[in-house]
Amino acid sequence: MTHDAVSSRHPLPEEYLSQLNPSQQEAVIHNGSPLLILAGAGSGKTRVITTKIAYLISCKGVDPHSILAVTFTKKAALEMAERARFLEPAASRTQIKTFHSFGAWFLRLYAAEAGIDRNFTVYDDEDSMTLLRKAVPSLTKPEAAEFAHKIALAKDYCLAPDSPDLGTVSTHESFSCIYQAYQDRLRSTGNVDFGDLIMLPVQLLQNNPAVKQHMHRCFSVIMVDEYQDANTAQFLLLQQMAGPDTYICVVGDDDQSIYRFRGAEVQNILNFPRQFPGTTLIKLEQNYRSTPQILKPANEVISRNANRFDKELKAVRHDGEIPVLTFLHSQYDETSFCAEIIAQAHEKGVPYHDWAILYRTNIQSLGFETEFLHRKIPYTIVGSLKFYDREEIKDVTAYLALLANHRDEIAFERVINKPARGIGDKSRLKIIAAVRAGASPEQPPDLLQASPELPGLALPAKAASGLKEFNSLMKELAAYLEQGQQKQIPLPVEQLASEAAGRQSAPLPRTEQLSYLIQQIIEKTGLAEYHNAHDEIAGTQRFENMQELANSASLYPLSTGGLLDFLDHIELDRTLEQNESSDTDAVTLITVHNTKGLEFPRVILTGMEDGIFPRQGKNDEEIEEERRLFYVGITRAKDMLLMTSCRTRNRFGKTDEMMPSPFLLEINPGTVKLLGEIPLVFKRNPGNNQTGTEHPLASVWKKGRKIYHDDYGYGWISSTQTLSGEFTITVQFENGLEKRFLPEYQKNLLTPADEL
DNA sequence: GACAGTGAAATTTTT
DNA sequence: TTTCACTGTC
Repeated sequence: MTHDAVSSRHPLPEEYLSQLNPSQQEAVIHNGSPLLILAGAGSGKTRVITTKIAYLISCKGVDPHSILAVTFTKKAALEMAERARFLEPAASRTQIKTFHSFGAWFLRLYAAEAGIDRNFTVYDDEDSMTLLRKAVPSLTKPEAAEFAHKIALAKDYCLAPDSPDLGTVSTHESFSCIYQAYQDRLRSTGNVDFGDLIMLPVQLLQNNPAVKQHMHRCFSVIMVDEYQDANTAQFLLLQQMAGPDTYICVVGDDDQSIYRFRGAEVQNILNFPRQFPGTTLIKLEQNYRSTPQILKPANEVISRNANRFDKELKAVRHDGEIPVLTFLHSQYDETSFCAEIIAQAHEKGVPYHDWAILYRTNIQSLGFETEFLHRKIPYTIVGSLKFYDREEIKDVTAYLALLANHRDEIAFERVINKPARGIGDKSRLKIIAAVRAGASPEQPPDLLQASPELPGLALPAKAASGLKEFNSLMKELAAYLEQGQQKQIPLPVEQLASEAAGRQSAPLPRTEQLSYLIQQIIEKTGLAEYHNAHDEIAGTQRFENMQELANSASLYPLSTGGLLDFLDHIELDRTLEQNESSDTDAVTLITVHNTKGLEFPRVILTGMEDGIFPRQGKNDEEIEEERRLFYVGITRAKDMLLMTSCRTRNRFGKTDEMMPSPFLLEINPGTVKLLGEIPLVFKRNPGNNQTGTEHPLASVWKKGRKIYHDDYGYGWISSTQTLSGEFTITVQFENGLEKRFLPEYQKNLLTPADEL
């Protein structure tokens, strides 16, 4: 249910303004100079942005169409739109988009100027890698993965293949050539990758004054949420979009910057006042979400970071329960501990949806799924369900992508022989070569025109008949699309109006839904039988998954426009729409990254072990980012926080001994309650009032302890020392060598079983 | 060109 | 432990 249903109760501006604290009000009312709002976790950031949108429209007379609000996730965009609409109905005409969907919209508007196909689709990482291997066949798979990642990173920094700064991304001598080859191949498909969605608009705005002017006229207000996670390309996009009269307002929290690996630059938010002269800075430090007991460890932990704006969250709420930390023997104990706590609380009336299980890596969700299924505890996994990455789903979407853009080589390769039509590797390459040979700048390659009659194409009889079959199949499918009228790509104003109108219109007749086309694809291509057969052998549910994909397209019209919207939706919002109706009472399983912007009454932060969280092999700067991630995790909790740490964890079928996460040592004793058996490393020296206590590792690696090292054999610890904060041990080996080791090398040191 | 058998790699985090 | 890519045979 949306808030529109109660539109008669939209609050008046003086009502919603009076609910804000002074800093929040100041942020809402501020106008003119650029504005940076530093909004701590739980400080009512979304409320400020949505109120600001409403205020600009109803009190400042700003045209809602000329307000652009940008977020990072679709979920955040939807929430923002809904809340703004609740405060001010006219806000439904505001452009609230993710960075990437804005880029996609922009590029469709200026496809010709950007040199891409107007019907482009977006290649995901897997497609990009496939394309790279086409462009540079000599690359092995891991090499291709590495370079594809570097290319994506280069685009995050808005660096072209010939950029002099490319060395900051990769110093490999051929990187520039490889990047260029990839780029050429990508342009020949007419499609774009994720990075292009930001980088191409930046380049177009930089080089085309007419486009830039048009954008400046279009938007008088630009707001960016979660600015701490903007990368360089996104910063440049904002800079280009900002005209002399544009009001710029960014909101973020440097302590919650957690996407460095994706090119996010904390410097963007730290440098904002310099990049936009005259900036007003407003800090929101009042935390309305969590109890003081939860904020205490959060503040303790984050204060260890050096590179940050100085600030501290202040609790508004009354006292609650002290957070709990528990050490468990194995990951199995961890899952059953969580299940048990949740089940017990449920018996006392705590709903399942009060709970969220947080973990560092997706793989950790597996154990919880197994346990919860077994115990019949309902759960939902947020994000990364990887629904759209499934083989059968990618098969169907490849057919769709090819129908949208006839130049899509990657989609063509995927489906030409799936299900099998007797067209093997050699024939496939021949067909593509023939199509490319027949293309010219005026006549771009059209893979739907691929037929055995193409000049210079000599195929074995089997492949030729297969291609003929494929050719007529695609013609038949394309005909369905033809029936739907070509939807024009409208200007922002028209599009928003039509979108708003579209939402309220009656459901489409079945044969006018995009679902109908997908249904036809599943049946007529033979994917139905193909995957049905697999289902019977492997007990999977690929056929149902394809049906689900078809169903999810029922709101899209059967037209090229509808198809493009649908494919954008798939590529730009990978989180499957889950029925968030309040009648589904379920525990949330979620990665810490995915919790950004979310809150839960009860949070369990799991896998608090060294090597897992923080992940191993992190340098100092990366440790700071991991620490911010830990901070994000803690600050999601409203009423109750639990942390679990396991002594052993199974990886690759082996059982590894784990150490507690060093982050746990950064929380002062007394800030958390320890539950159950406490490992040696966590015991402070009893009766010894030396405040610093010994290094936590010292109780495990004691003098005299016998050890075994992979390279040096048996030995014993002759002394231990803490050198500039690093705990080290000196080992006397039986072969006479004496070696000193840093903690990170201690994983090579195995203690013989009899010692344990 | 399709399939079965073998060996190595796999786990960040996401738009 | 599981999964995926590669190799060799039919």
